[in-house]
Amino acid sequence: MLGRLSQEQRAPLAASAAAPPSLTIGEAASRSGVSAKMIRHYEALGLLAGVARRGNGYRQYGERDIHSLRFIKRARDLGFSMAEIAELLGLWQNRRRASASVKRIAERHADELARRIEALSAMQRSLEHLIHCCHGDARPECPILDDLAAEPSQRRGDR
Amino acid sequence: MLGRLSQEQRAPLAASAAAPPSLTIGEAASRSGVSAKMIRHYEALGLLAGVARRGNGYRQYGERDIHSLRFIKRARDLGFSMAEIAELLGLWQNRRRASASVKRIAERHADELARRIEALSAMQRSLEHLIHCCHGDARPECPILDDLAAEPSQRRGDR
DNA sequence: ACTTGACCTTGCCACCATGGTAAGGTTCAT
DNA sequence: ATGAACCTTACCATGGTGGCAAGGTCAAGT
Repeated sequence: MLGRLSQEQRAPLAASAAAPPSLTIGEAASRSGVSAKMIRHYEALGLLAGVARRGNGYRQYGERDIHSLRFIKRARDLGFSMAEIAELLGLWQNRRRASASVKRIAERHADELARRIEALSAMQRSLEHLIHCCHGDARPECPILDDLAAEPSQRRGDR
Repeated sequence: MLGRLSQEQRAPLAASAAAPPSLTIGEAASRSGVSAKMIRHYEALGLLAGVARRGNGYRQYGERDIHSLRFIKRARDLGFSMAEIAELLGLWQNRRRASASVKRIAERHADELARRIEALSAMQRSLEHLIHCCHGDARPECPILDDLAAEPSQRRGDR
């Protein structure tokens, strides 16, 4: 069901040696795990330095681009924002970086994660309490609605 | 610095009795904790039944609207989506509701919260591990960047 | 009567990362 | 030649919120 799987023929010279095999965006997508859509988006954001084009306008990617894309994907999976990823990519490509710079970004992000987790956990605690108090039967009385409708001052500790 | 604070004069009849004092959107905003912007937005979403207007086109709000707005705000603070809040408002206003319906919505949302917390926690665990491994000094060697750049298969357990 | 300033109105744009869709060009296999 | 699978660009949608612009309204002070 998969048509036109291998496009190696398009880079006829020295495909077996170290020369980059020149992948299309679809191949880059499947090898990096980043959708073609997002690859174009990252390019528009300036995260991928000048992508070469074939004569027909198709983008062509080499191994180093695939590595960058995987880098981006991993960073996204860890929840880094695009702005942070841009910073990280810069440091990655800078051989004279200080690991302290990287660590600082990571710690900032870890703090942010902790903040978000705590915010969600606070919601969860309140909600679990309300759920626990609700009979959940056919009767209309419902502590959950009562809480939502209550004056803020009358509300339970909110823990 | 606050001008025109009290607009009670605009509802001259029976302001002291039980008649709704007819608040402007700004007053409704400050009493409910919902911004004027968002009040209009919720109206556009259909969450607030027909808001009356004065002759000049200004929206006017009564106590029951303030209660609805506070209900919405509390639900938002608990992380419910607008669609869920629409459901909850419907149940709140339905005297023949079954508390089970409310509880079901709350449980669904609690599950969603748990999912989001777990996703963030997984990121946090991986990130904390990497941070722990990074010296964070002036040298360029950095396990964080190494992880981001690594083949997915070579990556640590990801726990 | 005029000005000022605080408020109201509508409407549009931006965020952020991603997906969808449309309309069209290219390549390859049948 | 036809069709399938791919590529291109460009626009719209998401969700909840904020910001800004351009204009109307109202009360108070000059």
